[in-house]
Amino acid sequence: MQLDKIVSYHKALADPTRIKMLIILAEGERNGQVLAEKLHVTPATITHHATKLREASLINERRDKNTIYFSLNDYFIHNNATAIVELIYRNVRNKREEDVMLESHKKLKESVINNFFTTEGRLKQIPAQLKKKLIVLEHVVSQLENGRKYTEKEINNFIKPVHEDFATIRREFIMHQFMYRENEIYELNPKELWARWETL
Amino acid sequence: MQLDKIVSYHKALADPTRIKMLIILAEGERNGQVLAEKLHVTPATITHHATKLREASLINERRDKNTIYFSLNDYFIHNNATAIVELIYRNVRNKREEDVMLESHKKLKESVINNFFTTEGRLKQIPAQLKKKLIVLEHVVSQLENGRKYTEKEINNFIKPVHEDFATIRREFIMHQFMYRENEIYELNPKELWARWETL
DNA sequence: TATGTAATTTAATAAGTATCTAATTAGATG
DNA sequence: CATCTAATTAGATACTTATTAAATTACATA
Repeated sequence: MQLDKIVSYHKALADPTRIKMLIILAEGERNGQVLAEKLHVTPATITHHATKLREASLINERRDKNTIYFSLNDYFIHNNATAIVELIYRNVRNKREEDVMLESHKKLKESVINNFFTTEGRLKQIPAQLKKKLIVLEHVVSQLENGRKYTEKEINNFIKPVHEDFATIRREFIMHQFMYRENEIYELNPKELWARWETL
Repeated sequence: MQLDKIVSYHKALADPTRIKMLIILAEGERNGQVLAEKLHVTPATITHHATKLREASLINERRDKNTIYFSLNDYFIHNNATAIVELIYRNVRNKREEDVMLESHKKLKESVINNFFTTEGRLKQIPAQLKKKLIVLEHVVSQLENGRKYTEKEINNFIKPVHEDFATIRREFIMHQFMYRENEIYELNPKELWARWETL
């Protein structure tokens, strides 16, 4: 659950001293002593706030001799800002999409899954018909975690309980854009890229 | 200072229960009892959180008989999310713009201000040449407060110590888009609208 | 090695907050 | 009016957090 991450991002920004730190750092990197002086607090307080900001990935640091220079992590500042909006509306968006899915498509999907899987969730056989095969693949691949990186071994172990021919299934995942592979690491593609059986 | 507003926005979102409330409300309006049950907390706790969310303008409410229905304030949810980024980078952006101003422009501006104003800041005469006049007007108008509303009398009193012909200066402010007037109330225009002497 | 500087850790304090129970308010309805 | 329901308030408790002074660590350098 990334809820924790979003909460800690907003906690990090829920304090005026920390926001002022960020405003100062927008001008360029600054060390602890300087920040302490500008904000009229002790260096210990800066350390405290820097820890929170670091945990939320809002700042970077660089050491030069005794001195540690803090700077903004622009990437995360920009990206996390809208993450909350995504989180709030995501579920409802998925539901709306589901509503849009035609009754007939729902029925077909249901029947394919019922017919090709055992009650224990094992795939009896890989459908020959493309449309049905895609339904089956999507059903299986959906049980993988979004954004997580998998080794090939992990993918194999994930597929094995579903179907003995894990190599074929794994290959089909890639072929139909459900996943992508980079240096032996597998990851789910965003759903928009998945092959669409609804249009066949 | 709108820092407080931004802090309270992030405080509002710095709690998992409140985020879950918002996620539920994204599906549609809900009353306190229902939220309490879904989140496994008491109605008193919902009241507490609703207060925080209301203070940050993240929710609206509607009363029907005994029941109060909460709903999302989509507008503020979307707008506040990026406000923090604006705040952090605003100052630095203004500074960078200044850096971009050409050396020759800086020199001209300096010399016009030096030549047309007394050391006490009084305008010796209104320049005839448009470019120089704009530099002078910009210099004077910049001392007004951004976002503040002024009566005509206030504007006159502001200009008087600078130049006796306050009516002309005031008219020029409007003419060159430094300010706008609505029902006798004057306000600064955003800088993007100001007449640009740099391009003449 | 001794000394100095920047940062962190620790321990203490004060303030803030999430949650609950119990009491209270506000409104609706029989 | 008596009663019911939903919401709020008040008071209590436990937890978190912002801040500081003092002690400690990590480096650098004379």
